[in-house]
This record gives sequence, structure tokens and C-alpha cells, in this order.
Amino acid sequence: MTQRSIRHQAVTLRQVAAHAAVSRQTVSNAINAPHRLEPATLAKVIKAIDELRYRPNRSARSLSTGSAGLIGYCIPQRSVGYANSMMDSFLHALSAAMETVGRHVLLFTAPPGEAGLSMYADLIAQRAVDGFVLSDTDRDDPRHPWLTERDIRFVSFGRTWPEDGQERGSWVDVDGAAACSAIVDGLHANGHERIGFVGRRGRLGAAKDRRNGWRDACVRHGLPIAGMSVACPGDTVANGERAAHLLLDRPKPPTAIVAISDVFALGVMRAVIDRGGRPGTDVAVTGFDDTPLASAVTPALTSVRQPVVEIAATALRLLEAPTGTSEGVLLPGTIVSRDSADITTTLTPADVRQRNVAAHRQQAGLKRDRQENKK
Amino acid sequence: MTQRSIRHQAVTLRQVAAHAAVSRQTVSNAINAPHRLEPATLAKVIKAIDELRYRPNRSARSLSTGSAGLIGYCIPQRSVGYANSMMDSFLHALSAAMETVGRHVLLFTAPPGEAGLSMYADLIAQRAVDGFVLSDTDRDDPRHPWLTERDIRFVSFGRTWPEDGQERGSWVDVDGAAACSAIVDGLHANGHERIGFVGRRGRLGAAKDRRNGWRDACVRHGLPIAGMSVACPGDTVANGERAAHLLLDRPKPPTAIVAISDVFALGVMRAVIDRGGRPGTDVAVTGFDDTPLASAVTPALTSVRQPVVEIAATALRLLEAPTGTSEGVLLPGTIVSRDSADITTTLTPADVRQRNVAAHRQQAGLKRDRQENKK
DNA sequence: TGCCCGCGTTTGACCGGTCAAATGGCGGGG
DNA sequence: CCCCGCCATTTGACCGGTCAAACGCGGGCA
Repeated sequence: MTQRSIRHQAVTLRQVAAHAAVSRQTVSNAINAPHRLEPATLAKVIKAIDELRYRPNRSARSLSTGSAGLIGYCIPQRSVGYANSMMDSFLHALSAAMETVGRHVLLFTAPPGEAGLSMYADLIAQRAVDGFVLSDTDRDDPRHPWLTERDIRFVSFGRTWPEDGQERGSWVDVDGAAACSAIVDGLHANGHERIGFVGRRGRLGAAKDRRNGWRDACVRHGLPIAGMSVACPGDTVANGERAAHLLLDRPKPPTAIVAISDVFALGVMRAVIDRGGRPGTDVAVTGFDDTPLASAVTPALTSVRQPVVEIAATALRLLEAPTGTSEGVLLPGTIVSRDSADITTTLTPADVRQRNVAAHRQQAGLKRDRQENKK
Repeated sequence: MTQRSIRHQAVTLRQVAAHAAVSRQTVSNAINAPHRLEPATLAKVIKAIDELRYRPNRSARSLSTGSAGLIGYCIPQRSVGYANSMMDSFLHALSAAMETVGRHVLLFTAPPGEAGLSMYADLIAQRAVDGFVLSDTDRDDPRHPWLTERDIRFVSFGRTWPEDGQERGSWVDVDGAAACSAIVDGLHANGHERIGFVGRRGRLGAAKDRRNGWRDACVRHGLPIAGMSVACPGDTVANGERAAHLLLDRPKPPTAIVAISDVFALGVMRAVIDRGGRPGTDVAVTGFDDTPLASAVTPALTSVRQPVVEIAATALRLLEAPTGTSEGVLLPGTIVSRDSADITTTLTPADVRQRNVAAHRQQAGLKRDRQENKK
């Protein structure tokens, strides 16, 4: 009867019911469907709940409802020396968003590609999670069709690229093309006439997207693009450095270099330093993702901040959407101007908002008609 | 009867039992206590499990056993501009370690200090987690006594500092003192005679620990310590920069600066650059944690790598230990020498191992005698 | 006055496992 | 030859919720 024992001996719904002199179901309703109860009864039950410090047992509820209240997130294995793109801040935002609806994030590890799919299958089979949030997606990510086929709920942070018209599931992404265009606009406004680009080889859709933004803006301003773009294999400082040397070795070297990631940008800065130049003064440099790196280095790196809170909130909304619906949401990034490149944003907030809404509409409400396959 | 329906309609233990022509309990035993079954029966059941692709329902199991199979990890809210110390790699290692015993990590958010305790209480009351792994601990962390009092399982990444003799729960930590001593040894061996220190004010035990290591080594080598140490309020680049300026403004400025974190070290580097010097050439600089920052900046930063995999494995072992036992484990960090300071490690692996074992023993096997309070 | 309807509440069954006690078959010792 | 004990296996109860159907009750309408 002491405080201790009450707190520890796991108060059950039946005990609350007895305490409030009602049935178990009434207590259950007080929690899940209070509108069904008469106000007086509701008050009585709530009082009992508070007095006994009752908290429903999550396993029991999951067992009944069939929903675990958990969302799986595969923590990407990153090679040493690879600075991860704001994963920690995204995870925080995602956790916080989930908690607003009483859910949580469950972490797991899995090898990339096909090999990892069995982990996803396992978690679903065990009913350990209700769905997944994917990150580090690439174009033709095997997880997209695999999960879609099995009617497993998920949201992809990164487009699902339903190129062939087949719907591949909901996604949230940041408009890398718009961000890179805006960077080029800003650099051009500051007098830069030759703007290089350090991108990434391979299937990553985001890389291509950002490159398109750079290219379109350059073309629009009449700036050269031939030979001004390098595609690196992996996201490492050394690769960024090599790419920058290639660009700076040209007869007419760029005066500004737009990199697809903060890590590449640091490689670019290193190349500039090695050649006796000063990043931000002799060659403007910009990165992407606004990782902690960006503000910490000297000179501080101009980068594109991903709106992690909005991304997380959108991911949650898409997860909660009824099964069978598929939607893509494109959010704007924010250019954070620092010493490595002075960018005064030319996009007004209204432009960005409009662009976002348009992309949003484009994908909304598409329905998959695989309903009949179910039974 | 198709593949699809088998995979989706949640195969239950009873179905497996029917398929194998045995009772439900036999199937349960095949999974949890195979030694109880006759080999022939076991084989038969396993065959049935494989054929039906059976995976036990996690909620149901949790409900019966009272164990959720989940460990809570509070994702620390970090202010903008604060580069987090290897949280992502630690989380990966922790997840992987948990998976070796069929557990997972559940993320949640909570405000720091007393205010956040209710989140921990909630998760336990809901039986959502079996225990916690704490990080970002400080001396007199309210979570340590709070969790201990309530007999809630946890492991602290960071010492629990049971100064008053009262046991505060198990912990794993990295021997910051030894690492800083070794750095000073290395710097001294390379001819440095004045070695500054950038530490942190406040209650963080780790800061004091590392400072002790620096101080002891300096004293041992007969190097000056008066006025050579600065304590910053928060872990930001700007603070590190200010601290470095203070040190370098002295009549006899240090030729090397040991910083307590990579972020501080970057601040120090910035200060050196601002004064027209070159970090690593004019002033040696070292950091701590070996965050992705360290290898990415120019010059690359010498830092101390935390053995995240071992930390995670140890955390798991301590969590699995029987309730009522309390143990502390001190692991060695590894100095990663890069351009910002040339350190050839003087500690042999044997020294480190021995030191570790000693610390390990020191705490092992302490028992709390709060057993009688339980019933 | 009697019947039906709807609301608020209660009851029994169920989710899918595990625990503990009961069962049956077999070999060994008295 | 019978009884005992051990082992492998089975059975019933239970974990703590939710669902769906059943219940009692008062008001509106015929």
C-alpha cells in the first residue's frame, strides 16, 4: 500500500475499474473514447486513474489492436570518415514528432540493398513495428518496391521516383534543385561568372537533382557548364579535394564551387588551401545539409539547411495516412550564408511556398488499386 | 494458401502446432528451450516453423513475460551549432549489440535534468522498455539516483560517480585522464614544453577527469600548469576560440593546446588561423571524441577515438547482469594522430589493457541489499 | 399504456504467447 | 510383479488490454 508498491506493482485497468466502481470497458473508453462516457462517469474514472497513477500496458494494447505503436528506422552503417548528414538531428525531430501521437521510433540495423530486406520482413512478421521510415534512399532503392508490394506502411526520406508510372510509396524530400539554383543565383549576383559543381556519381537521385538545379541556373545566367562539373564516387573529403583540383586546374578555373555535400565542400576547401588560396576569399565554396561541420570549420561553410522538423512532421502525417494512398511532398531547404560564400537569398518565402504546394499537389491523392489482391 | 496470405495473415504458434501435430507448448519450447525436446520432435517442429515462416509475436510474448525486449535511449536535444559527439556511431553500435540478444533500442525525447524524469517513468509504467541506456551524463546527474531508487535497470555511458559510497548504478566510460596524459606525453616527446588546456566549466565529470590527466602528465614532465588551463562554459566553437586567444595572449604562450572536445579544438584552430598562424605547424592542437569533424577539417585534427563498439557491448552486458549488481567499466580511448598534432602513442596495448582490468575489478560485484524492500 | 429506439454501461470472448501443474509412457529397483 | 520416479509432452490458466454483442434504462411516439 505504500507509494513504492503502487508505483511498481503495475496497476492494471481492472484495478482502476474496481477503484472507480465501474467496469473495465468503461475505463478503457475513458482513455480511448471519452466522448462515449457520461461526463460524471468520465470524471470519476479519470480521478481513479490519477490516484492509482495508471498507465496502460503497451504490450497488452498492442496485442489486442495489432498495432505496435512503433516505427522502425534503420540506422545506416557508415564507413569511418564519412560525416553523416544530420542524422542525429533528424532522429531527434522524428522521435519528437512520433511522440505527439504516442508512438516511438525503434532502431535497427541492416545491410544496405537487397540483403537488408529480411530485417524489415522480420520486424513486420514479429509485429514489432507498424511501419518504417527510410533514409539514405537512392534511386531504384530495392526497399521501395519491396515494401509496396507487401503493403507495408512506410515513408521514404528521399523521393521514390515512380518513373515508370508505378506508384512506389510516399516520400518527403528537400528540393535540392531549387536550393542549388538559388545558390548559383546568389553567387552570380555577387559577380561570379564561372561556377563549378562537385557532385556524385551513381544512382543517388538527390545528386542528379541538385546538379540539375546548378545547371539550369547556370544556363539561365549564361554561365559555362562544360567541364565545370565533376562526379565523385563516394562522399569523402579526399574525393571532394580531388574534384576541386580538377576544376581549379582548368585554364579558366571557377571562382566558386558548389558542392553537393558538406563533406565534399570541406574537400574543396582543403584543395584551395593546398594551392595557397583562401576559401571564401579566393574561391567561394558551398556545401549541403548544414551539418555541424559547416559552422565549426574556418572559414565557416555556407550550406543548405534541411528542414528536419518539417520533414519529420510530414513523415508522420504520411505514415498515418490511410493505407493505399501515396503522396510525395517536396520541402524547401534554407541557404545558410557563412564566410565561405556570401549568399543573400533571392527567393522570397512566397516563391518557395508556392513551389512546395505545387509539388505537393502533383503527387497527392494517387491511389493504388491493389485492394482486390488482399483477400 | 498462397505465399502472400501465409506471409501476411500472421502465422500463430497454434497453427505451427497443428501443422507439426504437436501441442502449442512444444512449439514454444522448440524456440525457447530446445533442450527439453526430443531431437526428433525438435526437428519436426523446426521444419513446421520454417515451412510456415513462423515468427513469434513480440507483443504477445512481452505480455506474458513482462519484458518488452526494448531498451530506451533518450536522444539528447542539442542546440544548433553544437556538434554532437559521435552519437550516431554510438547508436549504431548500440543497436547492433542489442540485436545480438534479440533486443532493440527505442528512442525517446526528454528535457534534460529533473524535468525529463517523468518520461522515463512513463516508459517504465507502460512497460514499453525494460531499461535505459543513458548518455550525456554529468556528475550528480539526477537520473542516476532516481533510477536506482526505483530499481529500474540502466547503464550509464559516463561514470555514475558514487562519491558518497552509495551505489548509483552501472556505468561504462572512457578513460579520459589516461588519454589526455598520453597526449601530453606525446607532445612532450616531440619537444613541446608549454602545453595549454581548454576544458569545460560546470559539473561534467568527464571534463574534470580529462583535465586531471593533462595536469598530472604536465607535472610529471615538469611542465607549467599555472595559467595554462581555461574552462569554457559551453561546448561551442566560439568558446574554444576565446579560450585559445586567452592562452595565446600570455607572455609565454603554449606551443600546443589540448582541447576537451573536437568542437573546442576547432575553435582553437580558428583562433590560431585568425592570428595568422597555422594549426599543426605553429601551434599543435588536439581534440576529443574523433567526431567526423576531426578527419574532415584542414589540417585534420588529432583526436581521441571512443571505442563505441566496446562501449555498446559492455553496456549490453551490464544491462543483462542480474538486478542488484552494480559495476563500472573503464575503457581506453585511442589517440588518432593527424596533421594538427603529431602524436606517436607511448602507451603499449598491454599497459592499456591492464589499466582497464584494474578499473573493472575495482567496481565489480558490489551488491545492493535492497532486496527485502521488494515484496 | 405499450413498444421501440438510442444511449451509457457491462459482459464474454479473444489477441498470441508463456507459466505451472497435470498427464502418459517407460525403465529400474524393491 | 508392482510401484516409483523421470522424462517428454500436453492442458488449463493467465498476462492486460480491446472488440463486439448484450444489457438496462429512460424518453418519444403510436
